[in-house]
Amino acid sequence: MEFVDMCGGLAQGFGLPRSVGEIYGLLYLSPEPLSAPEIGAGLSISKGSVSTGTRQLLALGFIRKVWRRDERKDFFEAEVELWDLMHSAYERIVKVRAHDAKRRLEVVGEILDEEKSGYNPEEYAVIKERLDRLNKLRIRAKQFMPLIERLIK
Amino acid sequence: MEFVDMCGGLAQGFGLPRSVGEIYGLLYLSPEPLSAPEIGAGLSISKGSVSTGTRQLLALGFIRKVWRRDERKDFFEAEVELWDLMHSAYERIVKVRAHDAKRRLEVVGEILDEEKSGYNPEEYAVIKERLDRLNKLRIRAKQFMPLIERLIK
DNA sequence: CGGTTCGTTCAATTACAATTGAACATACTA
DNA sequence: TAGTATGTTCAATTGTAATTGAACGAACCG
Repeated sequence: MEFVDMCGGLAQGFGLPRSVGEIYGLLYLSPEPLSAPEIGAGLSISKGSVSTGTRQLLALGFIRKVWRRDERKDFFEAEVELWDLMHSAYERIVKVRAHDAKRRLEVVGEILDEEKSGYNPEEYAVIKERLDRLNKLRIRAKQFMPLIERLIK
Repeated sequence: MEFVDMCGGLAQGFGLPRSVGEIYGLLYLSPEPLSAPEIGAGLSISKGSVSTGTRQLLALGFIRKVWRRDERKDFFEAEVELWDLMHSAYERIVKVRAHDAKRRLEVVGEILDEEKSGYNPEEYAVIKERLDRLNKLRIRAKQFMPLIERLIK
């Protein structure tokens, strides 16, 4: 199905396995929750892939487990409030990345100072300036984050 | 080098080969432009990788070719105005993606209507509603684009 | 109890993308 | 002109991540 394929491509864009996106796409357009075997049959993928794929989607909050009385199987349905999902994804991914970037730049700066004696003064100055430039960029990006957050909410 | 490694990781985050990020990182901190053989030696990668990597970076505008008189070799230097680069990358990537998303959703809608007779009315209504929901999300995201653009400029 | 279905795990396989390196083309040099 | 250095291309290799499927445990059923 066209839509499922589109979701697969989207997932890849975010660094997730294609099959994960496909599972979400199938569930998103399904009027009823689907069981794991149904998902496997619908997408022609193995039990194992369904199991790992649904686990990832559950962890990300993109799907939910649904229990039906008198049914032993697990059923899954898509979380359709994508806006909320994107918001929480923003929190997790962007904020964490920003923090990591800060720390790594600090580490690089420290290493540079340790090795300062290995460079001649002009070289050192250039490298220092470039690192400063990156930090300015980082701070500038950081300043927009609260603005964007307010827009998103 | 720590910094080069960091750039490699960043590149991977954007779906580019690690080596491409590493080349940029090396050039970014280099006080002088570097030749292709120097890049290869500095990163321990092959001529071929340097060639394809620099080609990609040139196409993206992240590096520039520099010619030195009396030198036959190509030299490369990093574009250090990263903010501008990010701005143009935004234009190319985000806008194109937004347009693609619009078109693909339209295609899915058309296919659904063609196959309308294959679904019972409730099913059809649910699927239609889900697609509408996605379109609303898309439009909502689109509305923020001009705002973000203004912030970036 | 066996037998069946379902879900998970994990080692083996497969598929894909990055990387290499050999072959080639170009330009300079003696 | 032959010889050397440089850059590109592309088929083959390598490395990495996704996928499979067999083995297992758990829950149900006759």
